[in-house]
Amino acid sequence: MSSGQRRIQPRKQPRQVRAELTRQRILTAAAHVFADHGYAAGTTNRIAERAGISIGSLYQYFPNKDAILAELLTRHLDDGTAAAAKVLTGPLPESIEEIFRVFVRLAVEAHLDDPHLLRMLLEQAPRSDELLERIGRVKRDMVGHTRVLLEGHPEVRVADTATAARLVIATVELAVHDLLAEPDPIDAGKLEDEMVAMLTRYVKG
Amino acid sequence: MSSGQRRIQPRKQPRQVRAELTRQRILTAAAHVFADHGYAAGTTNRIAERAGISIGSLYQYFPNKDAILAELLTRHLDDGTAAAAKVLTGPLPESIEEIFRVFVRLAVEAHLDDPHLLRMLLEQAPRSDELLERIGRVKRDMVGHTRVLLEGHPEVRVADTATAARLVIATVELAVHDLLAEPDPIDAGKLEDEMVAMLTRYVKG
DNA sequence: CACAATTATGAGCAAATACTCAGATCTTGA
DNA sequence: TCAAGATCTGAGTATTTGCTCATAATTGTG
Repeated sequence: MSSGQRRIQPRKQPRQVRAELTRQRILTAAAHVFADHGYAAGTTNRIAERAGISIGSLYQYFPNKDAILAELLTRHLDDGTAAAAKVLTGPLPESIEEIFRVFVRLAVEAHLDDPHLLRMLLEQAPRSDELLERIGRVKRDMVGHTRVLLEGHPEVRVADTATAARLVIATVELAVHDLLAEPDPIDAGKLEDEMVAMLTRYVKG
Repeated sequence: MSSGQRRIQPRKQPRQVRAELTRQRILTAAAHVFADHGYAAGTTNRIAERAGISIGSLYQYFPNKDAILAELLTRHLDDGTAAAAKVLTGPLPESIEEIFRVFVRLAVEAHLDDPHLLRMLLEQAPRSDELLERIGRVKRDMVGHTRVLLEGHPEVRVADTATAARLVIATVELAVHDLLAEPDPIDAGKLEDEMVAMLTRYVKG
């Protein structure tokens, strides 16, 4: 909408188990409803119905519809960054090819669950400045890490590492996402192999 | 969506010059309004207001809101395929690198006008089965042509041309689109150079 | 000019939907 | 056990918005 931003914070803190359970039911139902109907047609009443609760209960945990979307996206981003952080703490492979393979595999795995939900999340994110900011920060972090990696690796021969890093990140995220979400999805293994080959040959020059 | 599809055909044929003029004003206004507010918040009343006509006039040329979106997308697809067809009739360069450059440049040029409008078009297209089908056909054609190109070119050394073609098309379309639509857009020239380099090194093996 | 066809108008209707609130029901802790 | 707090309920409200239609204005034609 053209008007100002809406709050996104949860309305109350659950104090009983059933409350937390209800919260989870709402989120699960919302994920399904949004994936099936899209954001606009995924009405809050429909979400409540699918969750098996009343519409009033939904609004006890989420101040508005956008907040539900925000929570789902936050979850996904947190999962992704957590997985990436876990990989980064351990020792990375030597060759740039195997390093790329690790991260491409991460991206593939992150998208295999529910490509349609994920597509919807990213498409509808522009509804909130806060979410846009969050996505932007994650992206910038990824580009930054990639750039450092490219600059420090002996096999890498690209001149403009800043541009290269942006290209690599955009390519991995978007192509993986798109090719797995298509009606006739590409084979995940082949995608991984070809994507890794493309990136490796590119940066090796 | 769960409900049925709506018609998309125009309501009437303009018979006077002012009618055609009004039609164009509507489309131009819609492009701006959709780009600024998104599809959902881009109301038909707002479009009419921006076009400087009454809401009734709008509905004399478009049976419903989706039809306006469809017309805008159709225009873009037609422009794109026309540009591609024009290139394909003439003689292509010899080297695979220069061939890629031609098509990457086409993609970049197609996105330079209004990346935000284009993003909105492609995101909202799923509202119509007909549009989805149209987009899918264009995409399949592009993949098909690319595959033929890869199989027939002496410099190309990829084994699985089917997968490679899909990867190439997805990469060009999505990465170009994304990197040009970002708040801090990448330099178009650099993007072209790096993208061409990546694709060339990839298929040369 | 006269008349028909085309185009333009915009108040208002019908439907969809995000969200509220007053009260019912359940859970906890002493 | 029982009161206080937490949670749940769902009919109803307020608003938005796609779209209609009766009427007016404009244009083309003989």
